[in-house]
Amino acid sequence: MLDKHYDPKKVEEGKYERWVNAGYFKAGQDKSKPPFSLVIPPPNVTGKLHLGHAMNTTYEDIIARYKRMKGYDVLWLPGMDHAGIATQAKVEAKLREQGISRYDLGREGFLKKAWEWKDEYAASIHEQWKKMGLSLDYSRERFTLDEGLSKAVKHVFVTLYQEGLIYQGERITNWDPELRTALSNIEIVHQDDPGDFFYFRYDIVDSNDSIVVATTRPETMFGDTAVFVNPKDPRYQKYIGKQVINPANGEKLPLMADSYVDMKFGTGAMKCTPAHDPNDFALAKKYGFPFIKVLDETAHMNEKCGPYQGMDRYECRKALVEKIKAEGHLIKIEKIVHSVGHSERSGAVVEPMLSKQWFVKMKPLADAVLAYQKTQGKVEFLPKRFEKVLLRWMSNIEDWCISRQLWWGHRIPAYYNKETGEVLVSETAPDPKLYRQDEDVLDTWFSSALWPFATMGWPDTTSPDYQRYFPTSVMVTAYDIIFFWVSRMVFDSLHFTGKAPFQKVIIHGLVRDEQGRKMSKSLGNGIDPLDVIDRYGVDALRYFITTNAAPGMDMRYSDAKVASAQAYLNKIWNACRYVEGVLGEDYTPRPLEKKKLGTLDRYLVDHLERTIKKVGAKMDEYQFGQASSTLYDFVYDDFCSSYLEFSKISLAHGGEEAAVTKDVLYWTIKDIILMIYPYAPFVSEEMYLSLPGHLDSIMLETYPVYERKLLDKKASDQVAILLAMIKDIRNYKSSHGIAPNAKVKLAVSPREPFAGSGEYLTRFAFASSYEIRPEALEGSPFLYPGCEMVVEEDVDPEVLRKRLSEQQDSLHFEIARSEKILSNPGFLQKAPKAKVEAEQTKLAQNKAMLVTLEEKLHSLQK
RNA sequence: GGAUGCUUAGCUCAGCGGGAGAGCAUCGCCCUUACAAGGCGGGGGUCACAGGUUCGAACCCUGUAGCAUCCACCA
Repeated sequence: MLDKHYDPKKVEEGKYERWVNAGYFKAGQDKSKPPFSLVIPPPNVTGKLHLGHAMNTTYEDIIARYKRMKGYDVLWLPGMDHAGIATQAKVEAKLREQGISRYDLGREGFLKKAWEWKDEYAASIHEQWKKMGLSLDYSRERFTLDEGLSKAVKHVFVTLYQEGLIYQGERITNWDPELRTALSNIEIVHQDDPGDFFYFRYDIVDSNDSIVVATTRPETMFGDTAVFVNPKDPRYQKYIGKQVINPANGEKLPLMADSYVDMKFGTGAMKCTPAHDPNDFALAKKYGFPFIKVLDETAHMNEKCGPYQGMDRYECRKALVEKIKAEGHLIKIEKIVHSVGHSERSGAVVEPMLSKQWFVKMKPLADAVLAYQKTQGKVEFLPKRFEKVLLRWMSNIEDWCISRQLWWGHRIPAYYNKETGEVLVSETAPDPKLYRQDEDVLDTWFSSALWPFATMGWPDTTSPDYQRYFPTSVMVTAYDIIFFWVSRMVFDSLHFTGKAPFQKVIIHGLVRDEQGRKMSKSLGNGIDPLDVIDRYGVDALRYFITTNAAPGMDMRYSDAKVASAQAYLNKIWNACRYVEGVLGEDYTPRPLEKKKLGTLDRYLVDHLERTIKKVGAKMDEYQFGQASSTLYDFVYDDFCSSYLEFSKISLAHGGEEAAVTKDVLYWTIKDIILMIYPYAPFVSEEMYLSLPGHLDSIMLETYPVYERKLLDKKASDQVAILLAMIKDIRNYKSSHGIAPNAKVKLAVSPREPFAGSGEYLTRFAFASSYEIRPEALEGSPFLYPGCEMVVEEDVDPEVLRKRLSEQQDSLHFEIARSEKILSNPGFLQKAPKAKVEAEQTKLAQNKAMLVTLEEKLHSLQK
């Protein structure tokens, strides 16, 4: 027997362990079932899981649990990401607190610390997965740095190298001077920062003239090789080909012309620093200038900078500007706000810098994706619009810098001959006496990109899991990770397996705080899922977080809505408790037979079937919000507020009528529990196990099946009239200041909505008397299609007349509306037949009601 | 500069071609034995604005405004 109150803590206790021990989450136990697979987006081992993870994994769990009930052999594969740069930044920060740097520990020692960190956070992530109730197959858990993934990473690297799609090159890359590594474009966060725009005067050699050049980064002037103007610029044409003096170091620079220069920007004259700016780099290549690096890997000035050597870039900037000012070459300093790139992980201002890195040549890989997305089998995005995000990125792609000067990650399988320096790229390490391995590791996303197939045993394509579960069925992820991850999985998978890694990508939004702000550490507005679970239970959190936003839309966290989710679950809980009490110990479920059902049963079953159909359809479309609200309406309106209340009467009748009522109650509550189950597995399991004839777990049940033959529109229409009558009486009492439970005399004419409805009306409207009369009635009337109901009380004729005349107005309005629509030839011709008929029926009913109403008004006026 | 999304009840949001919905808030009445974490009944909306398509538009198209996000550029 269920407890009187739904206590989430009590309900959740012990269930997860039981599920895991019973092996319910394990895939491949019945291979006669069709496979359905998905892999978890591996969380970073950098910290605790937040509400975003809770949302993402709950969607996945709903899908996994739903598909299992629909008869699939579901594999939901868990795992975590080593998150190279993110984790290394965290571990370094922790060491820094102890006054240690990674260089003090050395590579080996540092990696030991990193693995300790990983173990600690992996344990905490496991604990959270358990709390969330995720039905993951732990027997297949993977880690991006494990042996299998490492093998796959090497294989991919070597293959791409051999195919000429990986190369080493000296390029301008984004350099994080704090973590001392190169970054890829998408690891840079641009933000608008205030800054200074310095205008300097450059004297022209052998002339008294000068030109003014503006820059935001004076410290890079030691690396300048030229000044550029636009060839069409009338201000400077006469100086083109001359030389100017660099005010930073007095060196002569050529004054060149190139149409790249924007005449309207700054002074129209631009300094060129080939080693510290990607555009200048391109210009330098074009004109054959040297590349002079002036910064070291920690963004301190190097030996090229004379007296400024050893200074930090900002100290140098300040000192240099002072010097130039003192020498009279500073024209002005303009305050500007400009977009500055910061490292996503360290927050440091990124320095564009020339360095030798490994790159993936993206064009061929991206083109393959673009071509694939034009085929039938393309990866389908839900919602559709997110496909454009992928396509746009793929069409404007630049080569991917994959080497990182870090230690935590997959070490690049490139080896240098100690004597010749020649590069050897190989999956197996050559003799260490002859070769030394490249010091760098790969970008984390290089391994994450292989996740859907490498976790299934690839590159061994004969692996049973790869054969059975790859390609995966769906991928669920937030929109902010489409570039980083989704796109890379797609191109690697297409290239290496010849297949897309998943059929569908289900994109969801982000969870924001109650004010709509992004949750962040600096704002301190993050909400810990464990706190929410503690207060409302995990089922309420799961329900809230997956049903309160349309697909792909952000949502705000709201305590009130989690509480409301809990109240809903409590509602079902109590309905279940009622049914359980009604059924008693010795009830044995019987299948529903339509011919045995009464009108009320037919109405409820009709609505139940329609609900099953719609909820199932929405679940199949991954429209979890719509599925849940369809069920919600049925639970409240049809089941709890109507049928459950009516059942109190039919049960009292006893006999076969009561027995049928029990059957209907049983099947309905069971189907409700089964439909809410993917959202709220813990409380569903508890309720399910309290029902007669249950299996060992709700996890063994099948999803409710829509049965068309149980539909009954006639019964639904009849009961709708009864419901309207009850509501009208309640409203009548409320608006006339009559106590709800005060008795009134009721009569209907010429017949009831359906045989036996009077008893229900009497009870729920608190009637003191109830009669069916064939003749027209005196008193305060309510009109329905095919019948009327009267309250036979002494009512002020004025009040009555007013109410009748309001009703008359509304009928007139309705009739006019119907007539207008039906007199439109276009409507009759083009609208669906059912619509036209429904409108005609409505018009006829309203007209009949109006006739009755006007007779009443007339007799009242006499 | 380019792209995408949003604008619906006091607040937070669903709905996205056939008569405006939910939660919370609000007002009134009820401790009626499943549920007071509740029940019953109400009030509250020219669905941003302007055009267009359609028999019919909150919903489709075009434009405008405001807000948000992403990408690119910024010497």
